[in-house]
Amino acid sequence: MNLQENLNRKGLRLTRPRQAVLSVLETASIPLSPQTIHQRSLAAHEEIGLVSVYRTLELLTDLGLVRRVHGQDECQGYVLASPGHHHHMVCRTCEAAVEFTGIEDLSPLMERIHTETGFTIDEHLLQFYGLCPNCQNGEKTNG
Amino acid sequence: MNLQENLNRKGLRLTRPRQAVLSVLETASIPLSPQTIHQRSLAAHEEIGLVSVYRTLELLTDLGLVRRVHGQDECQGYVLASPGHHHHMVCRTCEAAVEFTGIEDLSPLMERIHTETGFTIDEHLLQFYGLCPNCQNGEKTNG
DNA sequence: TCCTTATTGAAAATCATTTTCAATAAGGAT
DNA sequence: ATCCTTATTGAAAATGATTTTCAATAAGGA
Repeated sequence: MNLQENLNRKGLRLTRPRQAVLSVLETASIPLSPQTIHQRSLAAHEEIGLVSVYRTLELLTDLGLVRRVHGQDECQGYVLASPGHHHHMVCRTCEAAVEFTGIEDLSPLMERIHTETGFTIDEHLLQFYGLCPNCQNGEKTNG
Repeated sequence: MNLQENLNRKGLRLTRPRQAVLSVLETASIPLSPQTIHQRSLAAHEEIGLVSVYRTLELLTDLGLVRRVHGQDECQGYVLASPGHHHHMVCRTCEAAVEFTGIEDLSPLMERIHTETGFTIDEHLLQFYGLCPNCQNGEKTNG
């Protein structure tokens, strides 16, 4: 089932502004703010209001097509979400973000926390920060 | 070395507003927003401007005494940071947050990510969401 | 092609955060 | 205990992000 059908079944419509936001996200390798998405849409000659970017991001997030990620300090970046993959590795220097798959390795930790705290666990937020292969080389000559 | 000395050595001062913010955070079991901290300070008859709450949180964060945490959706909660403990387990229902210790269990996952992506990893953000023991019982009668 | 209504964009409203700046108070020195 | 320097404060203004409002538009089923 493609996106068009997916939306239509819910009484929603696939519009140019929505396609524009998706299109921008598809070509991005780092989490983008609503402002940045807006600017890139305009740069691509896709007329769209900033308001619609916000609304579209909310919609796409609800549909699970887009995921919100947090910087170490600020918030509010959006990336395309590959279904089932919920975690990001973010480069401190160039902000490149890659999703990585599989959380099976977290199970022992979750077990332990459950035992120690009595909390049940059904969601988590996990992001790693470091240097991507490019920036590992370039760092010294970064200026 | 206590906080007073710690600040004075840096030419900083331990003021009532700063004590007020710390005091509020010390009695909190969930991450608090600047607004909430402000309200609770006033409620405790500690006059303080919202502006000073923001400034104090920034200072305390820089000093490593306070840690910023992110909700699943919104951002911007602050909790007292026990040195070396960087992770939180947050209750979906009552928002109770407990820190948990030790990340040694994450090593295999970090190894794998490093191998798969080539990124070096030197920081991470990890939070779990679920139900605290209390809310596991009360959930059905929550209304 | 028509019709219903989901969606849009501009402007206004709202809300969080930062900056400015004169007044205050912390704490070392006397 | 008092003085003096200057870090800190709070109110107001400035800034910036996000949400709401609402009339106009356009998607897509009939």
